[in-house]
Amino acid sequence: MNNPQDVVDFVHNGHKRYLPHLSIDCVIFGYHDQQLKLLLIRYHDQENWSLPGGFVERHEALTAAAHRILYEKTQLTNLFLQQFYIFGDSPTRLNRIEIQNNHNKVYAKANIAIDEDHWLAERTLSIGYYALVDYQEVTITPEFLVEGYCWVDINSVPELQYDHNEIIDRALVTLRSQLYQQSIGQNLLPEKFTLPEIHSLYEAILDRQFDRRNFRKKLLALGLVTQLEERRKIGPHRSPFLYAFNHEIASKPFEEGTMTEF
Amino acid sequence: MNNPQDVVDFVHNGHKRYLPHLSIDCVIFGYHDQQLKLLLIRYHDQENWSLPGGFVERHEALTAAAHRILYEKTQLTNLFLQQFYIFGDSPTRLNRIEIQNNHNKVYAKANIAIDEDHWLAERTLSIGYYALVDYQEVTITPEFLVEGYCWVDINSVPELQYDHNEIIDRALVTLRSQLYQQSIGQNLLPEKFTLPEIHSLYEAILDRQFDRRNFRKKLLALGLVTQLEERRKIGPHRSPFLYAFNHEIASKPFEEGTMTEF
DNA sequence: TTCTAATGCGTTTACTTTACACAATAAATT
DNA sequence: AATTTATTGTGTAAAGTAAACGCATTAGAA
Repeated sequence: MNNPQDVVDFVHNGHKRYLPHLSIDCVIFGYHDQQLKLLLIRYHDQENWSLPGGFVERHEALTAAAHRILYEKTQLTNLFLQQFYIFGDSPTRLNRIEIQNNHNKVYAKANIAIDEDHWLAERTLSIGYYALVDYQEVTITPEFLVEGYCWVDINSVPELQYDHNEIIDRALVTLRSQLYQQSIGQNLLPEKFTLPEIHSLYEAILDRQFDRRNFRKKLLALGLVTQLEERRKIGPHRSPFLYAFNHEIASKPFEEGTMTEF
Repeated sequence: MNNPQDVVDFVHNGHKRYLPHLSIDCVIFGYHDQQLKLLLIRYHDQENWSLPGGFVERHEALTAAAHRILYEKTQLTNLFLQQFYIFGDSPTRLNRIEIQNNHNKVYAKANIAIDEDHWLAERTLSIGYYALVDYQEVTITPEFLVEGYCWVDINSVPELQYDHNEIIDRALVTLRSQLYQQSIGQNLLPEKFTLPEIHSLYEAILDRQFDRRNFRKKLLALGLVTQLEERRKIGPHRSPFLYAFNHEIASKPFEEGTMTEF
């Protein structure tokens, strides 16, 4: 929605194209400079930032919708993208007056008033998806109603619209818990990467330090990565070996938690 | 919906009361005789069994809706009930003809025809919740359109309607992975229970055997249960101590998986 | 050649999990 | 009253896993 006409069409006809009462909110984690960041957007005339989101088309598979929305926001495809929860309890989601108010401020930019029984003003449940992307590869397409985009550090997320802070908290917990079961790093690292590279990535995501040597043993023991023959030239120091994710093992289906005998 | 009039009202006016395109499906695990079972229902003139489900009222919190639906089906309150996924990918959910067909068979019992653009015939996403109940305490209220109920063993679930088998698979994986983080046994065991009782429960849920002595150590180490002073008389054998769940620890929020250094 | 800052790889120690043995006990049987 | 049987209570040794740590290797710069 890059121009006023698109917005007008969306507001007037969106209910025919999309499932009402349901949105997808994306928690897009970005990795850059050994830091974990988060993509936020701010709509026209809104004080608080929001998570990027979108709607599900009436005959579109849910996962496909999530990928489409992510593509529309970042221009990236084939990402690691995972559903983690559906949010439908927060009182902010049931406060019709606040929701209508916010929408009216946003859509005023396109000279549209959203009345009380407009489809956009109705109660919405939100399906949370999280993705991991390379900060630098994201191409933001300027949308008409979006005033600004920003990447914030995961440790200093401001107060967001509606229940979006809760959504982020839950996304982060899920991401961290899945880090050793799925090949989550895939979109953040080149096909071949060095041990120090994946080491820094994991430290950024989990926000703690790990012993370099034990870390290598762990990844190899889990079968998450394989050491290659090649090395990479990194300047004035010893050339590190390259590693690659093990697809067979890495993409195995969701697992029971790490329970041992029990 | 115990009589034809209720059904007629639901079909004609349900779209005003409930959110369309969205249902809640409940995977109700029952424990009895040291076996883990599952509650299924069969609607009128349907070949396959289904999961019990329902709709979310327009201004009802999602969790509240799940509890209400579970109460309507089982007459039980205050259960351990947990959302685990939202299903919106299965091709069966997008096959309008099959859905309309099935609905027409079901609602024929109330002499209602569901036409192509009826709200019930539209595409529906389903939010999966799972619950654990004591088999014996469940009171099934006979519903007009429901031909039968049954408890099936978790290891012999028949082919179900739509994607309900997939929903069960995922519920079971989630239940098992959360068994040591949340006080899941609470609804299945009396307030005070013996070690052999909770031991059998866990074996049934995880479908494997555990060493009695290590099991006790594990539960105590996790702080999930506390040993009481009292014992229970169990007939011709040594009286076992009673245990109780530790609420403070047990009801802590969702957790990162069991990651150690990493 | 030496120095520096990084990687590669191994060993020891601590902790957690698993395997296993034997004592205690409630009631029925002799 | 002693014995038997089936069950529960608790400790301890062995195995496996994770954490701490030491030292050699190496690429380029001084």
